[in-house]
Amino acid sequence: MLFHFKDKFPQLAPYWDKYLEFQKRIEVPAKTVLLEEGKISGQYIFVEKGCIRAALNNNGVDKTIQFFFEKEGLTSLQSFLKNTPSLFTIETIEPSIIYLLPKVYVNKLMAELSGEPGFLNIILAVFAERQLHYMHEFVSFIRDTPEQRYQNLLNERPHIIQRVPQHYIASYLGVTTVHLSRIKSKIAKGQSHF
Amino acid sequence: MLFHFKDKFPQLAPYWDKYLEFQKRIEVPAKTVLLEEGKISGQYIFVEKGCIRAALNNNGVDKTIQFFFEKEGLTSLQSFLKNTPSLFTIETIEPSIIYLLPKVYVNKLMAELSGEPGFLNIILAVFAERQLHYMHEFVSFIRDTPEQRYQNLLNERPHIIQRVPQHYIASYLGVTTVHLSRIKSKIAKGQSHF
DNA sequence: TAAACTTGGTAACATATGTTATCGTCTGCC
DNA sequence: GGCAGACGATAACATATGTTACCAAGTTTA
Repeated sequence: MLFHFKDKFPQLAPYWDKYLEFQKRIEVPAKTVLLEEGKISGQYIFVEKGCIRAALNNNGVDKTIQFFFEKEGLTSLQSFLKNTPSLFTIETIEPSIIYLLPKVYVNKLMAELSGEPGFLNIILAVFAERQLHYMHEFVSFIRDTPEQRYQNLLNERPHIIQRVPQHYIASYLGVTTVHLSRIKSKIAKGQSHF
Repeated sequence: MLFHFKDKFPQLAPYWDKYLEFQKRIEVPAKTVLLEEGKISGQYIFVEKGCIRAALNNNGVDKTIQFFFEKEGLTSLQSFLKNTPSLFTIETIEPSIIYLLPKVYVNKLMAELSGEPGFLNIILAVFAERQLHYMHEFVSFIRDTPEQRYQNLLNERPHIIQRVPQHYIASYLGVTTVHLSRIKSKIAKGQSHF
C-alpha cells in the first residue's frame, strides 16, 4: 500500500528500487480481470499506465465501487490481509500496464520498513487518508442526492468522468444508466439558461 | 484510537493505566454535544457508559452518520489529525459516562507506543478494521436498497435498533423517518404471512 | 399536574428513480 | 465493407421515496 507514496515520502524510494525485481510487469488489454470476486488476493497491484475498476456482482447486476488510475496502488485489502475471498473483482477498463508484487514480498517489505525512522507516521498517514476517503464516500450517500454526487465528481475528480464509460459511473453513483443520462441532460439544460 | 483495543491487545493495558490520570471523566445527560461541527477536535473520546452519535447538519436537516457504544473510542479523525474543522457533530444519545484524553497526551502515548514491539501490527490492524468498516458502509449504499440495509442492521447490529431512536436510524440508512416506518410495517406484514 | 417536547405511525400527494424497450452512433474485428 | 457488440440517449410506464400534515402515546419539565 506504499509504493504510490514514494513520491510523497522520498525515504521510501530505495525500497521501491530494491523490490522492483520482484514485481511482475504485465501489459494487458481492457476488461482484463486481475482479481476475481470470491478468490483470495495474493498480490499488490500498481497501475503504471491505464485505468482499473473494482466491482461486484449483485444478483447478476454489475456494480462498480471504485476507480484507479496511473501511479495508484490497490488490492482487496480485506482479502489480502485476512486471506478471505475478495468481495469484489478488479479489472482493467483501458489497456493497461500493471506491476504485480506477490504478498510474500509485501510482507518482507513491511518488516524491513518497520525499522525505518518515521515509518509509523507514514503508514498512519496513508491509512488515515484511505479511511477518510471511504468515510467521505459513505457520508456523501447519506447527505447528497445522486445529482449532487455527480456534480461532486465533476468538480473534484473530473478525470473519472472523462476517461470512464458512463455505465460504470452510474453504478458507482448508486443509480442506473438511464437515470444518470437524465441527470446529465438536466444539468445541460440548466446550464443553457444563461 | 487505541484504548478500545486494550482488551484485544493485552500489551496495551499498562499504557491505558498509565494515562488514566490524564483522562477527564465526565457524566453527561442525553443530547450533550462533545464536539461541534466546524470546531477543531482536541481530544479523544472514550465511551464508558451510554451511547453517542456522529451527525452533520445538511441545509438544516440533521443526518446521523455513525453510532458508538460502551467501550468504543472515537474522534473526528480528520479534524484531530489535521487540525481542520470537524465535518460533524458528536453528541450523546443517552445519559453517558465519557473519558476525554487531550490531544497532547494522545501524541505522547503514540510516541511511547511506537517503541513497543508488535505495535506496528496492532496499529495496522486497527486502521485496517476502520477502513473496511467504512468501505462496507459505502458499498452497502451502492449494492443494497434501504430495506436491505435495515435488514442488515437488524441481523448484524440489532443493539443499534434497540437503543437508538428511530429518526436517527432513518437518516443513517439514508431515508426519511416516514419511509423507515413504511419499511418496518412492510417487514412486519411479510413476517405475519406464516 | 399540565404543558411542551420527543418519538413514531399513517395517509395523500409529489417527486425521484427504476424497468423495459427502442434507437443511433461508434468501434473493433473478420 | 459489413457485422456484432459496446455505449449512450430517450420515452413510457411502474415503483420507491420524499413532503407535508395529522394523530397518539410516552417523557420531560416547569
